[in-house]
Amino acid sequence: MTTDKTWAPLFERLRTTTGAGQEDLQALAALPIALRHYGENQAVLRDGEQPSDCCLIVDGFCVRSKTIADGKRQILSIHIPGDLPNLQNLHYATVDHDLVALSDCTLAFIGHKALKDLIAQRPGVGNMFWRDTLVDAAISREWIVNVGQRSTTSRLAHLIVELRERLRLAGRVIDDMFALPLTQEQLGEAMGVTSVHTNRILRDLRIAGVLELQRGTVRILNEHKLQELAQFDGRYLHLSPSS
Amino acid sequence: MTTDKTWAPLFERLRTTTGAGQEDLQALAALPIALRHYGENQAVLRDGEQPSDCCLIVDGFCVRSKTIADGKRQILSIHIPGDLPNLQNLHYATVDHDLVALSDCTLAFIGHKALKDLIAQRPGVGNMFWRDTLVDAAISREWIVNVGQRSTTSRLAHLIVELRERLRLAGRVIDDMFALPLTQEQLGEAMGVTSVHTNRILRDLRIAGVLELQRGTVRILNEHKLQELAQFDGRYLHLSPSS
DNA sequence: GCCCCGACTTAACATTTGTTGGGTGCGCCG
DNA sequence: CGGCGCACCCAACAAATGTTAAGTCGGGGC
Repeated sequence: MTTDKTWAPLFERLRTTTGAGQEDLQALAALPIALRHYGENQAVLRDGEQPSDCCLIVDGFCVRSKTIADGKRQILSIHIPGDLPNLQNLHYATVDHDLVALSDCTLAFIGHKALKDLIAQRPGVGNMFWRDTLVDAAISREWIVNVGQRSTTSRLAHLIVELRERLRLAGRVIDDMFALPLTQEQLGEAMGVTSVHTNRILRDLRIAGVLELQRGTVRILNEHKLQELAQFDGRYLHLSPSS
Repeated sequence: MTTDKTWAPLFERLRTTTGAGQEDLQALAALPIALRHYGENQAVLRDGEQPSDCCLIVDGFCVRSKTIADGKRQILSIHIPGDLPNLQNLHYATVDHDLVALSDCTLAFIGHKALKDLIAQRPGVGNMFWRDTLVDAAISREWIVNVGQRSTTSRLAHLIVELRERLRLAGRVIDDMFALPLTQEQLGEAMGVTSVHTNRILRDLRIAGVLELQRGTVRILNEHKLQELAQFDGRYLHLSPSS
């Protein structure tokens, strides 16, 4: 079933993180959706738009970003299959950042009206989604810590460990490798440093035998050193329904 | 009425930002609450706790913060009267950061159970609060931009302009002055720089005649220069129900 | 198969920010 | 009323990060 593949990563996540009920998920899967494909660097949503749908990432990676007056860009979050990066537009009209496809992406669009009707009918669905947006917020707060306080090296390590954790939930980690389709410039924009500096840090990590990043794929070489750098405490991901 | 004073800043904000209905607000005001006072630097919530109430800031300032392994602290958000800084615990049990009173504070505690019952009964209340947490998240995203991309000077200007905007909603700005009861060290922790550097920036701004910060009070000296530095675009605050 | 473009890589130098350590002033407590 | 502690303030130096400018590499289009 196409539908199965479409909803699978989201349902997987909701089941493990919220203990979602089968009925709520079935009701969700019954919603009408529109699939669309996006290519590398294509904008899905632009700052200022007022979308009438929420989108679900079925496959591929997207990022939220903001560009300030002098042209500098900050990446705010990285989104992977199963994420709903603009649920917030259920409650306010205007997007306040860009949403850009990093790689070839498949997105499923779900109309606000259908979603709101379903939530009115099944409060459990609303609670699941509200929770989802709250975890999204918790991830943003950790992102602030990352950019504000950690050394650039730890920052990159933390970003990588968090993403791996989230990708694992979506079944997208194989052994010690996973996709990270950001250029060094984009990684820099995520960390608040320049691409030149990102390159320095990556070289250091490579030489230190911690990890390698080649053609959009990360390979962890030394898990222990990586953990030591990242000091990752995943409680903010609230992976279990009771946490 | 005590109750009036307690709910006033929240209701004020909800009315202008969400167009909240009178009935929903009355139902809220009927909830049982417990008022508690906190002193400077006193923890309201600690990382790891599982609170059974949500709190409303009635008076005073609080900050969310996280401390990392090496002892460095990042301030994640500044909260003012009318804010509900831990609504997220309605949907997950564990607090993943600290909440600390910056100054003498009055907080109103509302039990999760009472709040959930009310939301089940009146979906409009749930929608209001969901929206509130989404704006909170939008503020966190802008905070990432601030820490990641703006020069320290612009960063401070932006923080000040944002806070002034939010304080205005709560009726807490008088002429060109308002309270900012953070020490230079705390301001630094909010911006991701050291207290020494914060001091440098404040001196520069004072010498340039942009603003003064004395004993927890900001005075704007040159609105035009301030705006030029801050490049503030308040759309992310979603101040009107239709935005 | 060649060329061209974008990503990566690096070095030298400039600028920003952190560190250290020492001062000043004010409010609070004994 | 005196001193003690904390915030503020500042300068000299150290370290991290940005800027600029070149050169390498590899994959896709002609």
